[in-house]
Amino acid sequence: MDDFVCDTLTQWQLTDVIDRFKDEGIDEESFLLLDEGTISQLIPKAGPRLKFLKKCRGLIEPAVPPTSPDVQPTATTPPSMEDQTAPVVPAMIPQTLHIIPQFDIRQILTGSTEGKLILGSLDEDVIIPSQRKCLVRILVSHLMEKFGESPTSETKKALAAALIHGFPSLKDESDSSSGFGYWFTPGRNRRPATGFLEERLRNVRKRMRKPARSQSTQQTPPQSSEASTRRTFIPECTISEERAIQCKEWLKHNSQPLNQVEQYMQDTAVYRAKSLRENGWDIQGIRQEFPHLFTPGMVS
DNA sequence: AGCTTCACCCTGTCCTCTCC
DNA sequence: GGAGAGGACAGGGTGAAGCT
Repeated sequence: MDDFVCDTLTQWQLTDVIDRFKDEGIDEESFLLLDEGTISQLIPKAGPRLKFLKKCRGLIEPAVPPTSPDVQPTATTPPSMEDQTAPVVPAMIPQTLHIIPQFDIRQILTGSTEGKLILGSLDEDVIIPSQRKCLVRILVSHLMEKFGESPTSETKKALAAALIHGFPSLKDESDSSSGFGYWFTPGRNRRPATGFLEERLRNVRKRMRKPARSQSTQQTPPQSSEASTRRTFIPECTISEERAIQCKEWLKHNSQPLNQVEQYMQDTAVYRAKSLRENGWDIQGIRQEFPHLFTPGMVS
């Protein structure tokens, strides 16, 4: 374990868990990638875990300018140096925890028979090209199911990073910066993003839009068909509409406990997207229906 | 053998941001 | 405010591999 992790935990008065972090080989890089599931494993006791989560969440509040209506805080914009009140802890921690999604590759693969076979091969550090393609298909399918057909660059990066973090044998040794260049390389110097994941996404989008485009051009004016085909794909709700409405009503009247707010916001994400699209509310309407959408960290 | 699918590569366009 | 740079995406071409 490096000094960063030790110093941070000491400053947060969580010295009891330093050994646990040390045992699990948590260094600065993996510390910044911690998701709440991993935190639960590292800090099984509820008390220290809640304190840890509070410290992480607490840091996001000062990053949002309190009285500056002209300046809209963005999820990806780090606060300026003047805003950083905690010198030891970089302000990227809450963003990593709340804005950049986390992926459990093992869990994703366990969800299918083919995935389980690939998992076995990955555990033996041997993967053949056909398995690699199948792996990409499973991951991209998961990606599109959770984030639609055009996930953000950060989301794709997070997936690629989780992949090589979980299975170091898949690391791109020629890519010294991130290590996941084979899997996803963001666009640079007017070149488009590339990598197995990006290319698969592109091919899936092509296939999805091909029949829709040819059909719509026969039946509707060009402008409206263009507008409809360019709309972001919204996946099916994972919970019933009745349950989604229950969650929405609860969220309207409650702001604690925070983890339940987060859970309900996550559960109603698809329902929310469909409601916004169908109802066309203005900003006030959105605020009334989903007040927590404007709570820091909730957009993600 | 012919067809289909897919990875890989390329170009063009749109949009945002920064600089002057 | 305009120009330029850069990111992201769409669309298309090509060749290899798999399928019928």
